[in-house]
Amino acid sequence: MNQSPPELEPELDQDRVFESAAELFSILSTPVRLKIISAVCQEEKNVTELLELIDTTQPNMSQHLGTLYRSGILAKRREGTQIYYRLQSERVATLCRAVCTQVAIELDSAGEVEQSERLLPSTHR
Amino acid sequence: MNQSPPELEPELDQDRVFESAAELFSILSTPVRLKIISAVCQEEKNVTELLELIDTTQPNMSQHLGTLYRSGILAKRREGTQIYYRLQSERVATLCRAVCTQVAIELDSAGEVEQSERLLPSTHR
DNA sequence: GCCGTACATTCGTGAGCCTGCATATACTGC
DNA sequence: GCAGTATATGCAGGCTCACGAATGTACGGC
Repeated sequence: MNQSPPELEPELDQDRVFESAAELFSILSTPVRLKIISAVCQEEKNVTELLELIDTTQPNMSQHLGTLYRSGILAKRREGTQIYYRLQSERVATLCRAVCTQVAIELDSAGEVEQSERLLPSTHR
Repeated sequence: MNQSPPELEPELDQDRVFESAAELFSILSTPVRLKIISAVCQEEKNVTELLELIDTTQPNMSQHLGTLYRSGILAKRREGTQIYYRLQSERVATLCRAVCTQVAIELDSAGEVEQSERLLPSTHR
């Protein structure tokens, strides 16, 4: 009967958290994937629509979508021959929005902060 | 006299923002670097102190510190033979704290959220 | 059942990066 | 100046990963 509380080996926990966080950062470390997230953060889109928005090849797009799907960031839904991707949770969009806001501020020292809202608009409804 | 407003070429701007953001994410995509940030987010530390906290070789540590320094995340200060590293701004620590909080929640479904505060404590003063 | 469209998978290549080892530089004290 | 400590840099091996090209699979229409 192992009735030990959930907090054992804090050092190992720490390692696991940093590892998972690094993995998440790694997934977000590609401009194409950030663009995909930006594209679907308002409404779901199928692959063809994404290909019209983002300049890459179809197999490459499919690969990035697979990466984002397997990592749990995107969800997908089939409708006939088309597959629609959407955000699994607002979490990642919020994160990217925050980072892009900061980055935009630093790139564009003049301010123009609302830019990030254009890049990763919130789901307003 | 170029009095054009700062918002020209929105598409190019968008690409630049996503590229810079991806670069930042890439820098944070290594557990060792996250640990370094976690270690210095309260108070500056020299390389020897960091080596006692993080399990890696000295050249490897030096390289990661160089990466973080060149990217503008860390600042350094020489004191005799020792070099002290500290966070250049709270920005990145806030970001990492937010992500690690989420990750900790997901890893440890039982809750135990204050963990992230242990990993990346705020600069309380 | 065949064809066309939509999307996924496989394979090979090349670049970037983490790592370990060896070495070099910078500073202090004597 | 020399020795010793603290930190940085150069190099080669190995690994991961993004990208391109070709191919494979799934669905709908006729």
